[in-house]
Amino acid sequence: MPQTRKKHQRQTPSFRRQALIDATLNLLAEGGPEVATVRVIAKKAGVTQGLIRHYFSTKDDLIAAAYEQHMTQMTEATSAVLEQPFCSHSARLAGFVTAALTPPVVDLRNVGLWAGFLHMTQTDSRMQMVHARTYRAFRDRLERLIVVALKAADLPYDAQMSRRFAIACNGVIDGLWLEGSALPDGFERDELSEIGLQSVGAIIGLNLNKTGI
Amino acid sequence: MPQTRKKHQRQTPSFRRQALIDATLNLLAEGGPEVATVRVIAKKAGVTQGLIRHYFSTKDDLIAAAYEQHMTQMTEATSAVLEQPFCSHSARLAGFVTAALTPPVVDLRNVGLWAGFLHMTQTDSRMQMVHARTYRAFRDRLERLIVVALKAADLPYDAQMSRRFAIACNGVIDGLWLEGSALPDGFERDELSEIGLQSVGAIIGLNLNKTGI
DNA sequence: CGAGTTATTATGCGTATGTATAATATTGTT
DNA sequence: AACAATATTATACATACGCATAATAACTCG
Repeated sequence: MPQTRKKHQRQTPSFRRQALIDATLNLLAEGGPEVATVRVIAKKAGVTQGLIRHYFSTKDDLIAAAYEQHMTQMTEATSAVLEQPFCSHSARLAGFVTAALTPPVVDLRNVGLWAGFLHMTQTDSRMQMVHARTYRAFRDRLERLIVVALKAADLPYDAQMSRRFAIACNGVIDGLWLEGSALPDGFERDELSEIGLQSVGAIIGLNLNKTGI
Repeated sequence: MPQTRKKHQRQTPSFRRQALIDATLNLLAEGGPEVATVRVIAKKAGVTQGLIRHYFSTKDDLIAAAYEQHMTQMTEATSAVLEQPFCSHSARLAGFVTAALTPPVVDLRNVGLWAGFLHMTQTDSRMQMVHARTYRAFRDRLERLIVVALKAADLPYDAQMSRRFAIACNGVIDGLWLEGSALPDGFERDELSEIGLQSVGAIIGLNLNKTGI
């Protein structure tokens, strides 16, 4: 008998690569590293497991690619607001904070990914570099926004101050992001970003709420 | 020939249970769930893998026990300061914040554990209960400390305010804890707790630094 | 010192994992 | 319509996993 072999369509390499990366990220977010096996990833991507090795030389390669893409998307999601040119400096800072504390950045999925990747970033040197790079990029951007906002408000500042402000504000944002993502029903709509604006404002001594823009 | 069998000492059940739990926590913290297999756990605990099933009916049982112990220890580490009776209300709050932002609470190991347990707390109902309980306990304690400190300083407050203050302060603490633990060399000694005190103080409108006690 | 208790080791089982390789289907080109 | 290229499937393999059970060593108590 003619052994029944699975029908399939030929797809472009980029399409299949993307499907595999998406499947990896979804599984990693939902179930963690234990669940993200090559067989399950392939099934979720709608292919057989052999195809993974056709596009990625090893599983770690696939995971590294997925991490790179995830971090890039997160960075873009928070930084998109900075492209708007016609607004005050404090409004830009406020928009940055708000973006970091509202969906799609605030998302249970992202926390799951963060947790799933953590140990890899501590072990795998390649991931360590991506991690350090994206973390510092975020904090430095925050510090620049803070400095500009302080200067525009004629408030005094120095290097140590702005560094500490950035660390503290980054801490608030990270913590609120964590809480809001992990407990999506624990906060009312916009409550999280409002708390974030108020806290960041209080830390650097500047009113960032809507009324103050 | 007499097959050489491993020499061993008989230990009390509690000793071996503790050794297995410790090994589990250490492995989970360092390498995540993937590394914490029964064989590796047993090896790190200095026993053979069969013994795990003698003390825990299943691997999930062992992990649940480890989680329970870890959360209990974390709670105790931050709450020990509350036992000191002779200090002002704001000093108690400051001590609580400081304890949460200094070792042993601030520790890369704890972040690793937090990440390793995350997916389990979302899946396993038993862990979910432990998680929700300990999280709310921490935040509620923080809220009570804030309310008492505000009242002692003759500052006005209401339910919504104190709730928001607690969420925000918890966010700062969580975020700074995260940063300080993940980047242990990124901050000078006491810098983290100072930033935390300043930020929490700024959020609730109260000076918590040493000079203000 | 001998018998009973049980802590501990050793071994086996079925399955799942990551990787490698061969077989085959799909598509573009002439 | 035949052919070449390669995307895709199918299968195999060595190892690792969680769990089960039997064998044995270590300690307690008479």
